[in-house]
Amino acid sequence: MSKILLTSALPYANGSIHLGHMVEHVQSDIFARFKRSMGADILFVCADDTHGTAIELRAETLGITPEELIAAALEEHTADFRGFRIDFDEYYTTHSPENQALSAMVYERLRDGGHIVRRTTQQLYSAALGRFLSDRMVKGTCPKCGTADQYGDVCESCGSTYDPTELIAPYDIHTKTAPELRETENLYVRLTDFAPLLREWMETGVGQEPIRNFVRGWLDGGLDDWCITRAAPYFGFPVPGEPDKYFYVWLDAPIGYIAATQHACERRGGDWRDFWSADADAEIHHNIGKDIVYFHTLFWPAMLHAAGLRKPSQIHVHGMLTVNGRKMSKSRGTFVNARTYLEHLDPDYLRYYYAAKLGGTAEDIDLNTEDFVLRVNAELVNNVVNLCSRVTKFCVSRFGGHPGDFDPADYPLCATIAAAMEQAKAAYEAWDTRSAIRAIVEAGNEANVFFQDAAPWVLVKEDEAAARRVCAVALHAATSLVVALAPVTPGLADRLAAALGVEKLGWDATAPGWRPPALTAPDRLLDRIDPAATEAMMAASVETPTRTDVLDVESFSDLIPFDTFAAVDLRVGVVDEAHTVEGADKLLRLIVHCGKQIQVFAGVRKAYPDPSVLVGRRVVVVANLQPRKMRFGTSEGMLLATSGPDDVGLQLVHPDPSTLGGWTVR
RNA sequence: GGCGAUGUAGCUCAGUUGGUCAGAGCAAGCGGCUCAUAUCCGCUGUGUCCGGGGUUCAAGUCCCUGCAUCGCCA
Repeated sequence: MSKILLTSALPYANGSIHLGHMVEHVQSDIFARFKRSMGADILFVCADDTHGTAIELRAETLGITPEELIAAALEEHTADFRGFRIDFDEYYTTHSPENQALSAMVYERLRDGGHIVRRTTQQLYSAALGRFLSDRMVKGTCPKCGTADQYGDVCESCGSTYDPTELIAPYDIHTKTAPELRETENLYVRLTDFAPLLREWMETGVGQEPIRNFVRGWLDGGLDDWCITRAAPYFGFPVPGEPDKYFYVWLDAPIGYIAATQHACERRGGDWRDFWSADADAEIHHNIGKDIVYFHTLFWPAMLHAAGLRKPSQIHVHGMLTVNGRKMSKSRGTFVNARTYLEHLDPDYLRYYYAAKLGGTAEDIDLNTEDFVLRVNAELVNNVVNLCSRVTKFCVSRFGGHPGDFDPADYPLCATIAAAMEQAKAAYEAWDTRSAIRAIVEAGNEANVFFQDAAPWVLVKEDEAAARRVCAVALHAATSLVVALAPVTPGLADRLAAALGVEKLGWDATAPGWRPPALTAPDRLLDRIDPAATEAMMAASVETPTRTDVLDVESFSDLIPFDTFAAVDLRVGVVDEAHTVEGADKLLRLIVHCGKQIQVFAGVRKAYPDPSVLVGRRVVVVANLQPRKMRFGTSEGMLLATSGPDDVGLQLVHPDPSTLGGWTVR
């Protein structure tokens, strides 16, 4: 049997692992676990992607070195993946000696093969930063439509793309100073050299059909040269023989797949060339998101070919994750970090939900939090887990853990289970976990019907032997279902394995003749999801702006003398009542006690759709304002409230609850 | 703007090469069981298959077009 190498895309070290990343890693892990369960020799590797300007600048802001930043990220990422039970054989880093040596080798072979060209261009240079500016480090006015404050690559307003040097009145986003045009020399890979080769490789069936269409489009449209260097300063690997030049992060990142393989092989014994050399007898599978297809279907195989290495066997492309139907968003609380999830929920839930949705296509999938709870509870817990629970407990309590023997030919359910096992295997093989889950859940349904109809709790009174046989069949079914689910829900599988008295559940346990060595009644195999837990998780994901997020204000109001300020009598008020106002969609009517009870109208309804939440809270009242008659009544004061541009973040100012109504505010 | 994807019951989705294809699960209502994690089983509705054209004896299923949503644009 040939070896298999499986990779997940390398997460960037400049951020935390979130539920979007987990789609891919869960998908890869399911495939790896499935292949291992079938006895395949599979090596599953990944690594942190650690280079580039973004990491360098962020480290600088934090006052640490890039090395310290990526070390912290590596620790955090590996802990998160462990929490989700992603079982990598190797999780490495692109900032490694192996990767540096391999990157140099790939480059030198590209160069010696005559695929590198040298070119001098004009680029924007920030004297203040002492560096050239990448597309995203510069903003200016769009040359096509005149919209201000657009990035250097694309205008968000009119959608046109351009070179950063075309921007009108450009400025660098860090220092807000105007950059200058400066000549710079960079190295480019002439991709057109590889076009026929790429076409041929792709037509061997790489990627799903729609993905191949995509790539054909790129190939037909002609390939531009690819710039592989960046000028110093840059956090990355220096280019051999080229002072002040560094490899662009996208050159050494995929080579990180090889470096991770090498590191794994050195630790476990073996040779990375058994996977990567041109004549290697191995399969290489990359799992990636559709946002990085370009790099993996054009640059990467071209680099490999030029380096005298083999090309990937297969690229699996998955879609993006949306949460509740929309792109993940920090302010909406739908940008959920892996760590936050793990603090509230069992990883098997999300693994199951993703598996139930992924069909091996590049379609986006949606994490609908309501559907998530309903579906996991109904299909996984009520159906499969409860079946395991009822059957094992019945076997233990009535038959001392020893149900009888049976002839599978007597029970149609056995054929159903066997068929479901085969369907699940075929589906896992094709990365169609959705079909695997469907087959398993349908079989679970039939197993429940069988157990219900056979009713061993009644049968046992008249024919104990028959009841034992029924239970043995049901136990065989329950065990088989969990074996088939094991790549998806390893935690559940481990807990059932413990109840059956085995170390690990494998496909051998799906044979009708298999009996558990030591059956005991399991405790909770997997609890139903409490909807409150998902709500708490989402609430914990709403980003609170940090102190460093500040707004630049160009001009303040005119200066006032101290006396003008002192004339304002500010008091702490306690909200006694809060009501919406009929006919005014912006106003709330509040009864506030600030030493005396007054009525105030405040235009903050937008921020408090349910004003009753305000009752009992402290507010700041302008207590000596002349009463003002409004259409809805008299307002006897004003409340202080904060807001950004366009009423973003509108909310009342709330003093600490330890303050008393009537206290002064100065 | 260019390229691409998706659009089937309230929700999540199945529907192979055009011919009982209008389906499943969940949710809702009613009934039953009690071994089981208030779980399980049975019964009961629902749909301009996004709109509009076309090809065909026959179209969710093929072609054209429009709309909506989403992704990518190195």
